[in-house]
Amino acid sequence: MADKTPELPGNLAAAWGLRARPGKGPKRGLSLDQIVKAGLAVAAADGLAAVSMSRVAAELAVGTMSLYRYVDSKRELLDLMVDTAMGPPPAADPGASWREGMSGWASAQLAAYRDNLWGVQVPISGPPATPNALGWLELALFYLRRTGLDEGQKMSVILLTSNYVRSQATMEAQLDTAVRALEQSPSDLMAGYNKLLSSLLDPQRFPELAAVAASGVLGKADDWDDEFIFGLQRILDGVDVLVRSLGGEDYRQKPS
Amino acid sequence: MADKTPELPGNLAAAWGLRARPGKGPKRGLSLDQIVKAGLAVAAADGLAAVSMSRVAAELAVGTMSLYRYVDSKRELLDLMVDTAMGPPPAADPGASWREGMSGWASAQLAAYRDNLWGVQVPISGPPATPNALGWLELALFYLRRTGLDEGQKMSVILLTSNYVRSQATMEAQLDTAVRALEQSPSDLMAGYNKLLSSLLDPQRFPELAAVAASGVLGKADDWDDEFIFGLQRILDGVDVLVRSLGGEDYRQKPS
DNA sequence: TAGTTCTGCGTATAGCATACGCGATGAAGC
DNA sequence: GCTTCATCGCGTATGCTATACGCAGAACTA
Repeated sequence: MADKTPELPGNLAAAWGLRARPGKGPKRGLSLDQIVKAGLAVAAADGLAAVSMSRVAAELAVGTMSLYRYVDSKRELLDLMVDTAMGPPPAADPGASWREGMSGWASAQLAAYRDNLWGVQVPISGPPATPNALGWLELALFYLRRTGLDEGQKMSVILLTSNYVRSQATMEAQLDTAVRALEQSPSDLMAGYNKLLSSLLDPQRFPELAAVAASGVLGKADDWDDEFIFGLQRILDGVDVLVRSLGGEDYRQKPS
Repeated sequence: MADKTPELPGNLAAAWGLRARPGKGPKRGLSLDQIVKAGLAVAAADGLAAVSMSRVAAELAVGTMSLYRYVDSKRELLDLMVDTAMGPPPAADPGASWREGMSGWASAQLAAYRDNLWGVQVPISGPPATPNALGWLELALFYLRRTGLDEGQKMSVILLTSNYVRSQATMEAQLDTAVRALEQSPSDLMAGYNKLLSSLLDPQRFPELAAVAASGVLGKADDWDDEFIFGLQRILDGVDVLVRSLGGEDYRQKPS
């Protein structure tokens, strides 16, 4: 941690505990940590849409405007909430192959998202810079350390993987939201989608899609884990092709 | 197009031109098409945040509440705008290998996103069901028709690829937004990010990341096309592993 | 012609984020 | 200990947003 910190955006200063502490004035009745936790409780109970400043304040039995003594904006609060929700990464497994490591990494990150599905609805503020986000990044780099990929390639692989995990979580969140809103089961929803497609589709214009719809595959609610693993394996297979072509030092990965 | 259409959600009924037309009453002063186009003009000029019902109405010199005669909600208008913005897919190339086809498909979709970067900020409403979205899906299925993948696998590959394209577009949109907001060039922004990381990072806690930061790779604004192609190649390589393992009929794809 | 449906849109409502500023609190400085 | 200063909590105000409601008029149907 460098001694001289350039002027940080408010969200990062807060996330890293680098906000200047007041020298005088009345004692604070709240802490940033309390506010973030209250926000998390609201999101967990009623979803992201319920997280308003007034709602969070009500959760703490304080006035809405008090919160602005601790966070610059609601945007900042959301950033802090997301970083807290994702938590620190799991411990590194030094004996894992790059593939095992990245596979476990992706699964762990998906698990964190699943515990906080509201989180994927928070627009991303910028490149990873908060403590936990950097922790996850560090872990992924650890697993890629012996692949022979250069720094830029490693970052790109991590970006690809983490975007994949996030998109998976987003789809899960969306189905979850629809399930709650419409009070239908996932399979009922997908069956409805299949039926709707079948009715909309002109087989002359959409022959391939009509065949897919007729196959019934769209009408089933996929097991999310199967879906996730399928896509992840494709990605890891593709990265494997590159790693092998580079003659990376890590030869212990298993073929798909 | 089936004769008996089950009751459709409003956005789909509108998108497919299946809204019941009024039999009597005064002549309409607007059309849905006009409203969508006005929304697109606002988004293109000032970004998604500027697209309010009152702003779209002002663009058309009508009262805000008139719009609700044509769309059920702002959400519906956004769905229509996105489908219109993405437009129909390019023409199918019957002579292309699955890989060439999917590669071109992904690039074309990214190009459409790039023309309408605001679009990635619109939360997805559900599985693809609007006319153009189904058109793109149909094209991707066409390219995968001889891979030996089953219907479910084909859908999963398309999902993986389209989510990848969307995440790429999202990152580009975010950088674009930051560039405009902060009035800095992409390289200045990334240099600032690298500097910020360097100052935040404790090399004991984040050794791998510190090395990446020291390498300078983070401080450069990547060429987005290079970034996109890198990730796409990984995905296509991975899918290729699967296609080869299935002994698909399409053997004309080129190795990476 | 009468009845019905639809149009455009003004008014109202509820909700939201946050600027501003007041009175009180408590630390720093002398 | 007293004074000054910075900060606290939060009431009030502002501006923006989406959309419900209902009126007067237009246009179609029987």
